[in-house]
Parts: sequence; C-alpha cells; structure tokens
Amino acid sequence: MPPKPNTKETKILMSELMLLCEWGECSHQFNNMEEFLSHMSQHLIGHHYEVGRDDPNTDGEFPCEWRECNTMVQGRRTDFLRHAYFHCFHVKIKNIGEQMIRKMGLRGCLLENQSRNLIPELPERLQCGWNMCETIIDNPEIFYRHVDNHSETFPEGNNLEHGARCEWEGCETVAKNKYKLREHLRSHTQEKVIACPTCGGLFSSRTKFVDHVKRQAGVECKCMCI
DNA sequence: GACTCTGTTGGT
DNA sequence: ACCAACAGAGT
Repeated sequence: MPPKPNTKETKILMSELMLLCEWGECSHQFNNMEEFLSHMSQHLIGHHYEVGRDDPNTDGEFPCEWRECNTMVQGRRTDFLRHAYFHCFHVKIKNIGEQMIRKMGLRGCLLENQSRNLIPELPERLQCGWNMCETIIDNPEIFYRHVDNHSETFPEGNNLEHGARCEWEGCETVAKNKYKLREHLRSHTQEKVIACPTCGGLFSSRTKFVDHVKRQAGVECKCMCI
C-alpha cells in the first residue's frame, strides 16, 4: 500500500545517507557504511604504526587527523582505532540529524560549530556484556550492530509470552519484545541514534534532538526563562 | 508485525 | 533545566 498522502515525510532513509570522509585532505563521499568503513581502514593502515616500535599492546600517542578534531589519543593503538572509527559513526548519525532538520523544515541549531567534529568520551573498550559473549570490537558501528544482533535470539512479534530477557551482565530487565530489547540494549552500549550536524552533539532519541534544535534556534521557548 | 513517537518519571 | 529510561500508544 502506498504511503498516506497527508503523513509528513519525516522518515529517515538510510539509502539517502551522504557520508563525507574528513580525514586529512580527504573528501571522498559514500552512501553506505560498509564502503565508508572500508575506505577509512585504508587511511588507518600503517597510520603512525611501526611493527616493533608501536606494539599494539603498548601505550603511545596517536594524533587524529580528522579535520577539526585535533585530538591526541593517548593509549594503545586499539584506543586510537576506536576513536578514529567513531568519527565514521558520528558522520552517519550527524547525517541522520541533517535529514531530520531538512524533512521537518527546522532551522539548524545556532551553537558554534567548532565542536562539530569533537567526539565524546568513549568507554575504555567496547565489550559486549551479553552472557558468554565478551566480544570486543574497536569499531563502534560494528560493535553496536553486534550487540543489536543478540536481540535476534528472540522470536518475532510484539506480544511475547515470556518477553525478551536481557542477558547483559548483571541486568535483570525483561523487555516486552525484541524491539524493546534492542532499545534497552542501547542503554548498555550508550549508543546514540542521532547527532546535531552543527554542534556535533549526540542524542539518544530523535525527539531529544528535535528539542535541542528548537531550543538552540530560540523557537518558542516553552520554559519559564527570560 | 516492525518499528516510531509521546508522555511520565526519576535522577543530576 | 536537562536527560536517560520506560511503558504504552500510534503508524
């Protein structure tokens, strides 16, 4: 059935992603994450890495060459990779934010955009806490997909008789169904779903992001400020 | 059936 | 004021 004529076309389409690489002088564009990530891996091969000197298990300093990042990653090479690949994930969710602004006819946020490519503090490592899993993946996009996949162990449908029990270490949550579990799992991974293309801020839901944009654009402030 | 949005709550 | 988490409703 075709979409209803009067519904707002605010659906975010992954097929409309425009992913721009901002590594060093690079400005390649991609429309899917697979190609973008594999492109990024080419930038990272051998980047400040010498066998025998920069041992993967010893600490070092890794300057990130992503434009307007200017971060010196202190730690192991694996910490640097996690940082570098987070830029790719950040590009993706910022692009989702851009689509959102466009499709809802909003004005962008008015904060300074010097922070647009700054990435937040990440966990020391991205390790899956699902029972008996313990998988560690240094690429946030791939890590989040991995965790998400654990929800596939539950049957389809919205009304499961026994629900979908989270098996994350120490978690007792029983979600209503596997879709709720997917949502819940993001609270364990701190995965964000959307980011502001202007200031770079990350948000856990689309409504939070829309609130942010409206607030920053000064549109109809609902609070008692002044 | 597979998401997606919205309102409430509770913590900082 | 801000935000994460959740339940339940809506598409």
